[in-house]
Amino acid sequence: MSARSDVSPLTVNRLSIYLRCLRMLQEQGLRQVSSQELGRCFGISPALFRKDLAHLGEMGIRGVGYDVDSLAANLSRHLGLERTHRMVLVGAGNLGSAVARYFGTGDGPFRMVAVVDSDPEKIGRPLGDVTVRPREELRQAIEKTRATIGLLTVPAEAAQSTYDELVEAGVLSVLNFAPVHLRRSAAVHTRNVDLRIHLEELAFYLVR
Amino acid sequence: MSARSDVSPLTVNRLSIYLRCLRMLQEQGLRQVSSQELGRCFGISPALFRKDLAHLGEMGIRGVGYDVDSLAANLSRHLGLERTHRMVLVGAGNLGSAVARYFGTGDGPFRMVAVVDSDPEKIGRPLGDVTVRPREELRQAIEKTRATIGLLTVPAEAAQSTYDELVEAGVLSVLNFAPVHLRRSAAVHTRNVDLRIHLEELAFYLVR
DNA sequence: CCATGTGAACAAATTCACAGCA
DNA sequence: TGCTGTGAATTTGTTCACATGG
Repeated sequence: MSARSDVSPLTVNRLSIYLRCLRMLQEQGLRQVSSQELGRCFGISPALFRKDLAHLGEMGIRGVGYDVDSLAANLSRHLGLERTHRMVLVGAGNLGSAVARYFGTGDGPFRMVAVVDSDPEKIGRPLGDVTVRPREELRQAIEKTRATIGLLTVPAEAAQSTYDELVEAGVLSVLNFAPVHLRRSAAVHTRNVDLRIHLEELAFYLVR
Repeated sequence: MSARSDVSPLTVNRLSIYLRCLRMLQEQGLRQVSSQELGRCFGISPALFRKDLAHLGEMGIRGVGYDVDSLAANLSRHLGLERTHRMVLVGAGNLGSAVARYFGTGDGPFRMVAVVDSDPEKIGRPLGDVTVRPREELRQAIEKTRATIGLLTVPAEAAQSTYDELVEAGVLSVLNFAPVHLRRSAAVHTRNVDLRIHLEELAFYLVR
């Protein structure tokens, strides 16, 4: 077991996938599972699965495998899904609205606590659990709700300045949906979700 | 210059990013650029940039740098963005609708040619450039439009069977938005866009 | 000269293979 | 015995450093 910051992003990404797989197995009523079986089912190498888990301490029983329930609980705890994460969304356009509605009812570990938009038309509209507020109130909304995650669904041109403002206002991570390469703050974990890049990757393999 | 299939996915992903950066530079009226400058601007190592480009052949001028326009054109060609890619979308819910509208007017290289949904309520509604058709017509829609890319925006439960059907019907790549780990066909390039996994990654680093 | 293109050095990630424990 | 946990080997990806050529 080592410090969080030296667990590689690739590993963290897989931990999240493992948890999802385990939940499927839980639903099927399975109680024990070996790295072998998990690997077979989900196309993951058994050794890699064990290595990844090693970052979180010893989780299995030698000669037997893993207890599905307790492993899922452990992963969930290590991924920080026990606590509630408050999110603020900037930009209630097509994509922004879809994302906000995706978190519709606030029961999961990720809760949308504020949505802001610069379009006066949109202000006051209900979206998921909240009401769209004016863009100018972003900072104050973050301070008031103590949101830790920012979701960036603004047009490309506005992405960098909005990102900077989110960072300034004290958000700890940002999920950026705008199709731009952000100049990122070192202190803030940032992930990009970029439709066009994914499509262009696919297109690459379609040539010829 | 080597075969497409042995260009690593990481490289392809970056090629797509490079193209975006080059387009920004084009808009700024820049005609020449060195790997050094590009690296400085976009946080990419100059050597890596050159290595990545090497997969596509010699693109630069020694002692000078790269011609922004011709490099952009070359990248665009190699990424397969000269041709039009026909996409079919399955599942016109919140996210599906947002994605369909994102490709609203069909002028880019990616064109939405069909949308199907199983909800009778939604059938017949206009969405972007097309009209929502019944889910049963998926196969025939793919055959008729000769769509090569499938976008999967159905609920998790339906994802695997829909994926299989897309593959069966002859789609060559799939972009999966459903929060499941698909059992993938070897012949079909598949990418996942998974909001929850991204959020869980961010959450991991928020623990403590 | 100067920046590309590239083989050689290095680093990271994954797989192998086996010791150690239930 | 059987599967985990892990060091060692391998593969993959990145950076270095320099020869090459405009």
